[in-house]
Amino acid sequence: MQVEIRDDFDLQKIAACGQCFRAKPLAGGVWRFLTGRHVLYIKKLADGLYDVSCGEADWQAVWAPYFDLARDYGALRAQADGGCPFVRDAVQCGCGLRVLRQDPWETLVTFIISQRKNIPAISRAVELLAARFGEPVGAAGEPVCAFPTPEALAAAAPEALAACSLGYRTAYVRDAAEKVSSGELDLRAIAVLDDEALFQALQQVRGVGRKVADCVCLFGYGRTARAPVDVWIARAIDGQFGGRNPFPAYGENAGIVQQYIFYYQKNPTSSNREK
DNA sequence: TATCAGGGCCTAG
DNA sequence: CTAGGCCCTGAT
Repeated sequence: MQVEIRDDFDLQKIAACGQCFRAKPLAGGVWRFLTGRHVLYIKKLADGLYDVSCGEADWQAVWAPYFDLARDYGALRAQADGGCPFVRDAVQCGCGLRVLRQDPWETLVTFIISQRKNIPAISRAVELLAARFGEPVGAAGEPVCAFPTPEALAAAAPEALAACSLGYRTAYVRDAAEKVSSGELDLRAIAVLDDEALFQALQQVRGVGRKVADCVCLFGYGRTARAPVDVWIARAIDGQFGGRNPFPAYGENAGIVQQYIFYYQKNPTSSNREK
């Protein structure tokens, strides 16, 4: 079916801005996205017009929330810079990206895996996990597996997990799988907590520190006041903000602005390529 | 081929 | 608070 999306929406940027690791361009301009057990094939037909592989019910229930379509990014961009030239350039550069609302479990594990890895390495590890422990969910002729359940990963042999390029993170993923599958950590229940309590609850898992917890808050629970500070954002703070973290001042939009700045740090436009 | 850094976290000091 | 180790990959 076809859907109309009038706000900022650039599939390339959405897939490339380091928040999801399984989005993939297929032949003919089609992009594949995955979340939970859901698969979406989406293709741009014209400005603001897209062909999607799902029906209306799934679009409304799963994918519109996933792409954060209820938020007006155009309006946010217009007001976000606060007179700061760097932020102004960043939101212009990243126009079209969206902060995805992903499955909390998948977000937790993928960001545990992300530590000390670059994006291609993260994607590789996550794909190996899905292929080895996930359920097939793809369309005919396009084999792909859902992200494994907590139960599947809890039952996995450590050696089999380690074979998915997890390295020292194997123990962390196992701890997450055990805590979640046993109910010791209830990812659904903690959704009612306030930002700080959620942030703390997530750090019960081994291998989850501030940065990973913030990523899960932002990308898995839609807590847009959280702004994860990774090496790229730290560089921006040092280089552009005199060492002072600018994100608290953005309040509920901090996480969105963080994504623009992150994208800009990694994809500087030619006129701003120094540093 | 060798080296380094990569969307950190844990532990010890 | 800071330094080092960690397991593996991708980039140079």
